[in-house]
Amino acid sequence: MNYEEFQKCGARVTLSLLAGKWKPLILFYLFTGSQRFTDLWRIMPRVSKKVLLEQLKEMEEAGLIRRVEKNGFPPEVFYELSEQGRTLGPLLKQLDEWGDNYIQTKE
Amino acid sequence: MNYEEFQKCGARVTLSLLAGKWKPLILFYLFTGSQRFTDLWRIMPRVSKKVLLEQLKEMEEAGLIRRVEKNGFPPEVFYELSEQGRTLGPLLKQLDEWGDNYIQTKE
DNA sequence: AAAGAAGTTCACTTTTTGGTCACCTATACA
DNA sequence: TGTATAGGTGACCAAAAAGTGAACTTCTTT
Repeated sequence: MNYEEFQKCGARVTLSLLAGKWKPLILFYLFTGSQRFTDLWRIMPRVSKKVLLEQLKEMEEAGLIRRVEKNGFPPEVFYELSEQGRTLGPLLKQLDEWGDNYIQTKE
Repeated sequence: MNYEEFQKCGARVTLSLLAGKWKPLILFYLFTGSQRFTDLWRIMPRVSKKVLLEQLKEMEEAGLIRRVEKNGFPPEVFYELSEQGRTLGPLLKQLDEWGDNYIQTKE
């Protein structure tokens, strides 16, 4: 495998999709169900609306999540996992388990 | 899960260990066997020795790889997977497969 | 002595990412 | 009329990550 091949390799692509500072956390929340923008923001007090929005937009463009407008009043926007995003479930689980195991062997 | 819990969660930890720009590639090479520093560098022409060294050092501190000196002449340094590092195998495989699948559905 | 190899370090710059803060839009309701 | 609410933008700044290029060390060969 050379550099070019590596850039296109699956592992590289997957990691780049998950690489944002808040993306894994957002995904975890979305796995518990569709979330209103403001609620997501309230759960993550250290993230500004702008940054949260950036992460959401990138994941939406990547096809991992969907943006759903409900135009009542006040207008609400929900974010939810796409089918594609939902397939990340087992992967996130394995990442989580490996990490937990790693933490334990380090103690 | 709140912010603090998230920082310690397994998935977060795992992703941070794999987050370096060249780390996954290095790991892939090391899975094919122990590698001399200079050889690793030759395979990755776009990485400066300094950056490669940084990535290796970080992975060594994380316990994923081991640095082995052979002091003949010229002195050689080999890098190889630790037992801990070797357990990343299935995870990398799954990251890779998910990514390949993702790429296909995007085309 | 001089040159060269392998691994490493240092000083410095560029790029990317994340961050704050103020402001905009549309609408409901007091 | 004015204010609140939900979602979103733009200007600007700070920190982190990655990159460059030179130089150092140790020992061997010429």
